[in-house]
Amino acid sequence: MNDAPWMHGLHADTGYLLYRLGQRSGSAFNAALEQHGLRLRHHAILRYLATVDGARQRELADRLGYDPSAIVSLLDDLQQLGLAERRPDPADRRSRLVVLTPAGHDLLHTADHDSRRVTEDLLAPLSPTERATLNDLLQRISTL
Amino acid sequence: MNDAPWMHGLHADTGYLLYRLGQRSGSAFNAALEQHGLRLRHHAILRYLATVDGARQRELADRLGYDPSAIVSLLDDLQQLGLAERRPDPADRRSRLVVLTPAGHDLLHTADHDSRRVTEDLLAPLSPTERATLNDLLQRISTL
DNA sequence: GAACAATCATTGACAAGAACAATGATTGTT
DNA sequence: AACAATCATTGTTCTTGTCAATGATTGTTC
Repeated sequence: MNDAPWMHGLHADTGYLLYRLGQRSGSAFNAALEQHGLRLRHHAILRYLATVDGARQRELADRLGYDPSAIVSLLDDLQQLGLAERRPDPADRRSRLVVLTPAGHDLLHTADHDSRRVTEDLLAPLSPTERATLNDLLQRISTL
Repeated sequence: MNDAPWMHGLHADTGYLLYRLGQRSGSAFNAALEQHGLRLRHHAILRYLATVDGARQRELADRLGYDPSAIVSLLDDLQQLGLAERRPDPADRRSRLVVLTPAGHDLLHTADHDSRRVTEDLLAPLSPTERATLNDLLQRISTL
């Protein structure tokens, strides 16, 4: 999705700005991840798996806000790329524990780097102090 | 404060926050506009038409960043709701001038009001000063 | 001015994704 | 033991965006 030059002048509503910038941010991330055969949702899963190793798919769906069926196909992709594995859950035979492979860790590292560069570009017009302020404000309204 | 480990790293990345908040913001707007039978894109068109009366569809597509074919169906909706009209362009018989009807102006006003309420909810955790700061920062990175 | 390319709105086809219900296997509960 | 609930998965439907093709008109070039 391309960016629109209408933002000058009257359309100053913050919510709308957020929406529009979110679009731009998302497509920029997707473009950056494309070279690895991933999209934003894959990356979100990788990132989550990197923090808690061994997550059930239901947990992924809940925490990331995706439909369980979406998790399935995303994991299929990650597994085919050798970035994640589904292991049997010793505690519950109907669920599976998803873990990152070493390759998954590696890719996550480089993908994180790429993502940070995307953010750099996005925030280019802002000074370091302003970036910190923006990050703080956004985090406050993100209500996790 | 002992955050969860996944709060650090990319979850705190500003670009990613923008993306997530954009998602939330967009769906909130769509929910608010649903009662009028509109979505965000319709609203964007109405808003643009309110500033320049008499816009060719191609102009809409370019300025808003939508595909021309998308404009067609969006305008069909607006026209069926009696909010906009397609008039012949005296200067070019293959293009059409799209204008807002009085009903379109009215609905835009109330829809704007609803949108502002959505934004209020979104920015609830912030003080008025902080909201102004956020709006300023967002606007700075939205103007390319 | 005639021939050709370009532009406008529109339509139709198409793939991609999200949302939702249904299923088989397993576990929890009464 | 019987029944409900949960997990991953599949399948289906519906929406969306994207793209190519079309008819009408305009611009351009020789």
